[in-house]
Amino acid sequence: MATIKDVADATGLSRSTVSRVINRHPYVAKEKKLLVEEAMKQLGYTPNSLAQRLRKRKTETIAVIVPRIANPFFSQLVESMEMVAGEHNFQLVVCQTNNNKQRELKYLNLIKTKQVDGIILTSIDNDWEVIKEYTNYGPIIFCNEYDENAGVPTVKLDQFKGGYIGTTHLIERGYTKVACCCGFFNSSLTDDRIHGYRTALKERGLPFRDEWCRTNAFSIDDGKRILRDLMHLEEPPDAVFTGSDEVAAGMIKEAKQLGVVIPEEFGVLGFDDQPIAELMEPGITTIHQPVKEIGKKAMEIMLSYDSKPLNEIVELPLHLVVRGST
Amino acid sequence: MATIKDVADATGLSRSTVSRVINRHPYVAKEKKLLVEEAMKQLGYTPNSLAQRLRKRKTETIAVIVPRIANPFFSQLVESMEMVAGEHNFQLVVCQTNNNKQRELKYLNLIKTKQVDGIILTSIDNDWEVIKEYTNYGPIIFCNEYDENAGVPTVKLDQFKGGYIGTTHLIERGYTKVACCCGFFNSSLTDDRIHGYRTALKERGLPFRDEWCRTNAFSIDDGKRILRDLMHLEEPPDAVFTGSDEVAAGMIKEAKQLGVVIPEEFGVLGFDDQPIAELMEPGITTIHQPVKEIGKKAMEIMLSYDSKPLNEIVELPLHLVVRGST
DNA sequence: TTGAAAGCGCTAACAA
DNA sequence: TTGTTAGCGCTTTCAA
Repeated sequence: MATIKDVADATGLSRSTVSRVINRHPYVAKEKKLLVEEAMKQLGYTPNSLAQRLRKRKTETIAVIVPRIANPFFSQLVESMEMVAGEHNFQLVVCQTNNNKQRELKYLNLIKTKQVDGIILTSIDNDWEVIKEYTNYGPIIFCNEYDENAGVPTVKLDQFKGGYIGTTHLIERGYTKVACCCGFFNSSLTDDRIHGYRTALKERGLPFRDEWCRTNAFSIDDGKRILRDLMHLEEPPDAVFTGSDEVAAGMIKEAKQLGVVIPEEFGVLGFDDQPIAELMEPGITTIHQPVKEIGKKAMEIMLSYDSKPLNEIVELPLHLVVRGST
Repeated sequence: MATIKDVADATGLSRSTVSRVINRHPYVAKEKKLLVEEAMKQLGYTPNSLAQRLRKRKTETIAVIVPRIANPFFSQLVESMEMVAGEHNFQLVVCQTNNNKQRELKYLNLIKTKQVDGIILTSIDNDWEVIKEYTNYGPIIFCNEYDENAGVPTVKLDQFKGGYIGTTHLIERGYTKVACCCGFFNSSLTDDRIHGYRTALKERGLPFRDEWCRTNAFSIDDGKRILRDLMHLEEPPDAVFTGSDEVAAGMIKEAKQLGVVIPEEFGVLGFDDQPIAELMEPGITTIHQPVKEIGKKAMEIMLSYDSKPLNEIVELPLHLVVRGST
């Protein structure tokens, strides 16, 4: 492989001058610039970015940490992040934790070992006290999941509102025994959704029951399983507010299996407004999240972090989309 | 940040010895090893991997090129690749081409500039003659999409068989006017599927019609649009073999919209066996592809490439899954 | 506008 | 078993 020295030798100039041409430095005589460019082409020279990175102390690489990339919500998030990163010639490293603390730590280490310039966390497994240490090595940003006390740049949605308007909608539809089935136990996002759910119940004078409030549901299969559980309770609910369209879809599928008619006998509300929400029969009433936008925004904040490291909290809007499942 | 020199100074040893400890070199006195480890902990030292990479000429990073990560097929592929890479402490950089040749080239350049050790291509946009040049810089592997003439390691499925068994199934169900609606025009994968489709038609003495054979369909919306097109033909088909479950789902949705009854009046066959195939009403009869396995296998070949750079072609099995749409 | 020289942090051949 | 030394390929003062 040709190196900068080869180009220097070929042109009779110094490595400095060649470097200046590579980096579009202003003070290079036009003729020498052309000479260098010619030689680079001739030799098939490409700068070794490993060397550039070591010297500049910049990797032009961002890591995004997700539970699982195959989860449609996260793959959409990553899609929009990659598009922004790509435009700026940054690379995006995908890290899957499977919600494992150890794996999250392993990936947080990427910033300590200078393998990436920054990390975007879309889920949080370790306590903030643990994660905090890594902020000494470079920017860490939250996108989707969050921690109020962290004081790092955050792009999120008003999850309280999501829980509130979803539950309120179910109640207005006439359901009186509303269950909820959210994601991670022990996450601010889930806490806020459940808080919104409980607030809506309270406002309308409906009961909250522990056995109707489930967490750690993510997949279609989780939805199926939990619906069956709920139906077998002594007092089954007549509607459910879920934390994702996948869970809602699994519930609808299983309800049909059990002969429960949706929405007449049981109402199901999703979250995210994934393509599947429109395809299901009946369509899933859901809370639309601007997934693409939050991913885009988070990456933009990351890429402009050096010039303005504000610890801003961006909150994007979400809204209800009514379909047939309620 | 502490460097190896700091550790050397703190212990009174040389950088070499510290380096040996870092790299688990056999010949280091146990006591000195402990001494070094103690000092590393004390100083909060972590090796700078940029420097290690430059020196070792290894990035421990693999790039995977996909059209769009939000496409469920590709997100599953990437999920399994990342899992294997992660186990080996390799990073996975995700690159989205959107089927743009320029973007593909930009990402192929990662290997030229030594930013990654290898590239896995899951789709192909440029001609092999163009891509070939990049094999001089490191391993390039095909996974999913392929090019027979390339002579690079390839993990694929028997797409001819997929087209053949899918179409045969439709014919056996009694459909006689079978259309097809595949992915990229100008890809070996698509060519082979269509070839299988045509072979099945021919064997059963059914006609092939140009206007029944569509390509460049990927999304739910493509499915909807094309179904409408097909239905408005002078002689509409009575079934369709599609290249993905998303397209099939879009078609089923649109058919309902148009009042076309599935499977009685129109049969739809998907490809991939995504979760959505089971959720749709009716369920989508589809060709199951072992997505996880091909991703896993491709990454395994990549990671073992140095020790055994065989240009093997691995072909994994696919099979029909019958549901309600045919 | 250019070049010499130092050095980013690390590894590895060689010598001891 | 350890240390010395020479780089990996590049950028960036500093001086000219």
